[in-house]
Amino acid sequence: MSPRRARAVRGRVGDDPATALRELLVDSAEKLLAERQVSSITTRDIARAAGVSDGVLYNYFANKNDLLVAALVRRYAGLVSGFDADLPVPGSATVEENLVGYARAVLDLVAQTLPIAAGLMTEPALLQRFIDEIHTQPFGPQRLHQPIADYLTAEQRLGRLGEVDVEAVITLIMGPALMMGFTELVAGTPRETLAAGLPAVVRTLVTGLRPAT
Amino acid sequence: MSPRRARAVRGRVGDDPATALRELLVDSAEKLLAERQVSSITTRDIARAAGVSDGVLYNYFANKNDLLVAALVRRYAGLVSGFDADLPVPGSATVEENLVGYARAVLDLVAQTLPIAAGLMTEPALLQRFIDEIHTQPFGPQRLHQPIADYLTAEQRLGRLGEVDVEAVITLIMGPALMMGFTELVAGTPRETLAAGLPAVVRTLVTGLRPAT
Amino acid sequence: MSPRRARAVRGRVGDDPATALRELLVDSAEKLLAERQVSSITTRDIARAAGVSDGVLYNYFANKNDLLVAALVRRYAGLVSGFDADLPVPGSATVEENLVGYARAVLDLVAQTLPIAAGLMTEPALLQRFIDEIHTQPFGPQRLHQPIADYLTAEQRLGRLGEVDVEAVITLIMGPALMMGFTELVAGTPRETLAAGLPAVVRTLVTGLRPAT
Amino acid sequence: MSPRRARAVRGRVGDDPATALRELLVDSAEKLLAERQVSSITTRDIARAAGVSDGVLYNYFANKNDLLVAALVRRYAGLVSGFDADLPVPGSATVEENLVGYARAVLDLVAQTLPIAAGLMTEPALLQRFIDEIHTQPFGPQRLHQPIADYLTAEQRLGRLGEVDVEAVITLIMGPALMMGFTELVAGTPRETLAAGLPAVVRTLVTGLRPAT
DNA sequence: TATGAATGAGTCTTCATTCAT
DNA sequence: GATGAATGAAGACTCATTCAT
Repeated sequence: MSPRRARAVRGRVGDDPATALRELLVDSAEKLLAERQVSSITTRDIARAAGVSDGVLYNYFANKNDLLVAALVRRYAGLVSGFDADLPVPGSATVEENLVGYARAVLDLVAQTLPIAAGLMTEPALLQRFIDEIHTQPFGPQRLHQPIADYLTAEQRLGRLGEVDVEAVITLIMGPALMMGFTELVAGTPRETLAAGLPAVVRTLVTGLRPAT
Repeated sequence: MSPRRARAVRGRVGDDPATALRELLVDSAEKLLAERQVSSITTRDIARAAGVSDGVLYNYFANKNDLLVAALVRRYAGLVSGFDADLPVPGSATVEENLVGYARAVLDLVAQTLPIAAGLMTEPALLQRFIDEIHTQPFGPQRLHQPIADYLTAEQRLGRLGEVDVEAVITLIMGPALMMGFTELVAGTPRETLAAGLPAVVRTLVTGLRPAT
Repeated sequence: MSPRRARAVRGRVGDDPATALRELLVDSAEKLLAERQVSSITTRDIARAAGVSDGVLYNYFANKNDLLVAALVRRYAGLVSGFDADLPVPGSATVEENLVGYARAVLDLVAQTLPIAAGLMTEPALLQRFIDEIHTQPFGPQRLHQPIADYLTAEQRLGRLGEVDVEAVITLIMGPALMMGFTELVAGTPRETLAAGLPAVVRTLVTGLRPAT
Repeated sequence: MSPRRARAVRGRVGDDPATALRELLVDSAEKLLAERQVSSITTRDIARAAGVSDGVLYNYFANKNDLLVAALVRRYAGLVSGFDADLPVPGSATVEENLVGYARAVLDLVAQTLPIAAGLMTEPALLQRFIDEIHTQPFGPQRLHQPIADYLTAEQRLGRLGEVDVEAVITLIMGPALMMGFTELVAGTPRETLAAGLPAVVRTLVTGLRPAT
């Protein structure tokens, strides 16, 4: 006879029952992560949200942090996945418009991602674990660079972009977006207000700073 | 006639004794802030670090957060003060070199400032108090924008810079620097490695993205 | 499957284990209430008296006051329950003797009840909670009035009592008893000494104050 | 040269300066006593109210309790002093009206006195000290009995009152008043509502309980 | 294996009392 | 004597972790 399954996963079929509960816990933690600061989430909160008893956690994770890292990674992966949904297509619209589109996508991602990052920076123990995990899976920063790099290279090939340093351009697009995301979180400035500044930023970038000759 | 002084400040001379201990507490808190995350600092830690008893804190501050905000503001102000130490002079060197210099200054500041910001984002109560305090004193974000804005305007007047949108340029300089600071903290990349990328970024910005005609 | 039981209730059988500890806590608090003033009872005292750890309290009550109110109500209810044990029967003995009996019962009750009341008056928060609770359950003041009112009405029907204002008589019986209970607590006069005065009081009440015509 | 006088009493003349400060502290404590529960009054509150430094207290009293007892006694004495201000005069009005007047005076006194008593009962240490003090000075319970006793005796002499047990009548007047004062404090019933019941009580007392023959 | 109550170290805060000045 | 800051012992409450069932 197999051991009893937790109420919360009873009825589910197909999965390895042991795994099912583990996943359930990560799911719950991830959901809570979307709502509040890491530091405010208690083990009891997670258990309650999962409809599971307080102790199970320790059957699947060595401690709270381990569960949190798993949930953090999952959440980060989810957010990143949404990133390349509607990225501009090379050759379409204008380069400027497309770059604004990229910047905006980065801004949206950053706004959702930064609170996690902040929570992580707050708990060095968690942060390291998280980084290691992220680099193991294909979700490192490269994950975000690639689509933009691809786009830029394509536009270069199309002759719509100069022979620029692609990596530098990525920094010049993501940097401002990151800064705006940061401003939203810290100063509370509405995202739309911030995003309204993107076209001018991109135009300046496209034009360059040299005086007209 | 005067009450006795805390052991910790006995021997010090010159200061207003009443202020001495208050300062000592803020100093201690600030020192701890430089070492660890806000959230991990207890009232006892601060008292111990200051070499005073647990209760003193409440003779000078309404509660822990008040002391923390004071220390946070002090630390932030200190860091910001260092910012305009060696800012480039308009007309000197090349514009590109100077912009790299600015970016580097921002990167240095950000690398020290971000941990504080992260800790604050984790504690909304503190964050708000901090923002209010910062805006009261002349240390808001404008404090950082101004020197760069002044520099850019001056260069424009000198004809070494095009008729660009100054605010946009600031974002294009600070954004990448912020991103690098963030990368240092999160990914652990050494600052010099990151800073080595700045010249290419600035050059790209100066040149613009348009294809050569 | 069931979680472990607290050492303190291990071995007990029959009770719902979940309830057992809750009751144990209320019991302990009630016991302490019988010995000391509410205000002097700490959560640790209660835990120690119950032989459990400091934190359990918060598994069963939202806070200290909630537990205290539960204990207070229990204690009060217990004292009141003893009140109508040997109340005089209408028609038996003489009206005077019976009224002395009632007064004595009130005195006994008051002597035990007053310390609680005093403790409550000192803590307005508790008092309100207590009153609300008492009025919810059938233990309000009416609980004490009713038996006396019933007795008086019955005696009136039997013709052994004039057409008096029943409520006024109750006040004239309970008031002196309350005063004596108060005197016992404040001045330390032994209860018997005080009770010895009751017959004269009741006789005076029965007789009235009018000069003989 | 005499030592410096506390700021708060500087300027006062005539009194022994040492005594002046002592009195000032008692005054302040008494004032606070009129506003809040004993248990909520801190030494700092008293010092602040007196406009004096925290430590002085210990120059005149062994500890907080000693000061509190002094203030408690003073307050009690003050309240009692007001008691015989407008007591009915024998022979005037009707006996019933006069007894209602007495009861009402007792009710008023009790309503102000009980909170003190409650606070006292809550702190046995204080209570004993208070009692001892009260009995030393001429403010014991006898202080309240006497005027009523005198009145009753006078009315007896005037033939407006039967040959009743004076002590019993006092109990029958003060008891109900005490009970009403108690009800006001515990149940929050407005004093006027309660006092409205006094005439019926007194009438019943005057009439007696015997059935009409 | 799941349960969920028990544990107890650790947190912030208050306040009577002391004591150098 | 007066000052008022320093002291430090409590107190209520939280929560990660354990463990009997």
